[in-house]
Amino acid sequence: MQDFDLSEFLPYQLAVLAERVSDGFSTLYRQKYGLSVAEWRVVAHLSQADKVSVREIHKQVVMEKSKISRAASRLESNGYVTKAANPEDGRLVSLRLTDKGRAMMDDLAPMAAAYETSLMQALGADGDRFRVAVRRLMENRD
Amino acid sequence: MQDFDLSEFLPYQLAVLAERVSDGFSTLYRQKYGLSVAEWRVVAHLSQADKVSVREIHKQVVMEKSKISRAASRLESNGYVTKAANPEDGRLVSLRLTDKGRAMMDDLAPMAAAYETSLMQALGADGDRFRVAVRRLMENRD
DNA sequence: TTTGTATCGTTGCATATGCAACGAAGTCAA
DNA sequence: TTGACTTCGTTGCATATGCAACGATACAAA
Repeated sequence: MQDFDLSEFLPYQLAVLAERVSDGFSTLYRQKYGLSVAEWRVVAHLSQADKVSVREIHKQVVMEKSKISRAASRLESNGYVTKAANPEDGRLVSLRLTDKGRAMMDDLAPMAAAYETSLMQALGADGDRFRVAVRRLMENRD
Repeated sequence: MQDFDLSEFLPYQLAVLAERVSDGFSTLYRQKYGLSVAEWRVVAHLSQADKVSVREIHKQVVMEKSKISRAASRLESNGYVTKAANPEDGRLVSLRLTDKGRAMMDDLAPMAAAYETSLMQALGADGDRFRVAVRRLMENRD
């Protein structure tokens, strides 16, 4: 018989950890603004760059383009972003935050930072090394 | 305007990392045995303990019980596990690996170990500290 | 026993997901 | 200009998901 211990298997542990860490913050923006994780990622990315196409987000953020498209549509329905045809290239859609969307990000960004700080505090002195390791593993799996 | 950088947000990074790391191995057992992640987790747990109920798995493995139930049904259809009523408590279902299921785990367990080793090699000398940090964060989010 | 309550696994249902295929728009060469 | 090919975003569809509700069983109090 095997002596395989799922609870000690790193891929499993990482999946559980990522889910818990994500839930800890997503519960916040879901309850306060009704955002899904995909919608959160889109508005978070839009807060950095004005007038972004779905393709741009797809390149920067790890999500299916259909998922981004649907998230953007929901965000538009709820008044957080606008969608407009790009005059230079009719295939592209220019997404941008509305005032309402910007106000939401002004509220959420500090909360996100605080949440991340609480994570780092839980890690203590090893926090920086942990982040380096995360980055190294991610690049290793490209 | 915000200076929020999604790509540097730890919950996002962990989600992406967990997905990549999981995919790296799940591609293997999916192609070779047609298993989903949920099914893999169930057989992996069954390889440790004989005659396990859905409830037991639900307590040990972080998954919805409906997800476990459906994974177990698929595994039964494919001949990897058997389901039987528990004679002591009619509410419980006893899951156990078939010979076919055991043979599969005998094949997959070394592959899982090898995959984990490759992850640890990517982390180098910081591997152990990384695993400690993962554990600490998980306990912190209970 | 009967009655009330809790637990276990399954299922119905609404929603979410990934993937392929599509139409629209752009590009480039003949 | 035409035609072949590529890119972009959306959508159709089959499947997966989470959640609540259910039936069946167990248990304990009256």
